[in-house]
Amino acid sequence: MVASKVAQRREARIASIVEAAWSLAHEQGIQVFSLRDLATEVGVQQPSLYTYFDSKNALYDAMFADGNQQLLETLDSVDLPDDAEAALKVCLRVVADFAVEDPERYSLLFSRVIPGFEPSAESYAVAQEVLGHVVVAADAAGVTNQGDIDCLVAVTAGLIDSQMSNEPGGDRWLQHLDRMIDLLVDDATNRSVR
Amino acid sequence: MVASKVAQRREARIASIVEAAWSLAHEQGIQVFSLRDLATEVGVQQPSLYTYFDSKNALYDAMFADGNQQLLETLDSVDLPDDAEAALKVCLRVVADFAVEDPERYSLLFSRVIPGFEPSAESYAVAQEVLGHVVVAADAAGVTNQGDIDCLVAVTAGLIDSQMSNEPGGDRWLQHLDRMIDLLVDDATNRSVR
DNA sequence: ATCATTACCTATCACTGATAGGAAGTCAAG
DNA sequence: CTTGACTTCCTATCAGTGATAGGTAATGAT
Repeated sequence: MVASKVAQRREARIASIVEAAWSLAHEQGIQVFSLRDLATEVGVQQPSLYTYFDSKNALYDAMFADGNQQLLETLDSVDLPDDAEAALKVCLRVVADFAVEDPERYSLLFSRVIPGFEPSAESYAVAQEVLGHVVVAADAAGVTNQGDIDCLVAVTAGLIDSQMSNEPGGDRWLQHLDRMIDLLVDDATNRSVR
Repeated sequence: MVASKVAQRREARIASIVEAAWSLAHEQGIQVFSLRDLATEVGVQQPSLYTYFDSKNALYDAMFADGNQQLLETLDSVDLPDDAEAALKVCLRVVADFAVEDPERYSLLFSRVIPGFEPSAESYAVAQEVLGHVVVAADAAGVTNQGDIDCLVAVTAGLIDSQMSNEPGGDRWLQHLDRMIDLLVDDATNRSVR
């Protein structure tokens, strides 16, 4: 069952709109770019966007899925070292770099800056897939307990968030990422063997 | 130099507006409550609010200072145990409870959810005073290195944020707060004596 | 009692996301 | 090739937002 010509065209159009939306988000901010500006960028009138998205939040949902897909591909493209803990470090470092690289994307994916926006089940599934990568890496490094994984994720997120909020572009907080991972992994493995 | 009658009345009026704003923020969300609704709540027409605040962001600034002042008073009112590490734990637990207690306040104080809002120097100073409390407690517990303090703060923030984002009202993440503090304090002290 | 200041009003602005309803274009079946 | 359904896009318009202009009444210090 091939995608019909119409469906293909529609899909491509949606992708181009999402791309233009990212561009505007970078220029003006993810929360404040207007659908009129987006329509202009795409060469169309504002109400025409509603042919593709039921609401601005539906557009955000597509961007959310797209952003997580980007992260997924980034994670897949990196080749991990054999040592499991080193691999975990690389994995989380990739996430941190991905976040720092694009603050607006970070806002949409990891902060709750859009009032009323909740990712759809489909988009959320992509985000879960990303989390799955981290869980696999943590598991391989001996961090199998759910609570320990939660801490690992939360600590990484905390460092990323502090970094971006207080010193965007610097490394005052993220320089400690590897050490924090060491601490957590050691603690987790120690407690699991006792 | 006593405050003039006019200044007193004005100050009280501002306080009552800020209070009403918090109330609306709780009902509708910190980002989306409208100045018209706020004006109605206060018994006034919307443009009249501009007598007290130059913009909605100026109102947010007053709320930001007010919220940090609340946290400051909460921290001051708690009496800490003699043991320095225990005191640090209590201190950070109080911050966590304060955050969880009021998500909208948390959003304004610790997330960046209001586009274009930057706290004024005066309001930021109150936030710095809060941070000062934590730094003092950390210092007493032997966490004197700036990097270690940064980690302590970031980790606490990470746990709070994960908790509120993923399981508001629960304790899946915050149950690990004390253990994380233990880890960080131990690591910090160990590295400082080597 | 006067008068400047403060507080509040009405009217209106530009802009936002969203909806209604119609016209043109596109594609596939007969 | 023509027909007819579907898709895409348009104009016009809506209610709601933060913000500004300009005028009026209340207030308090002199």
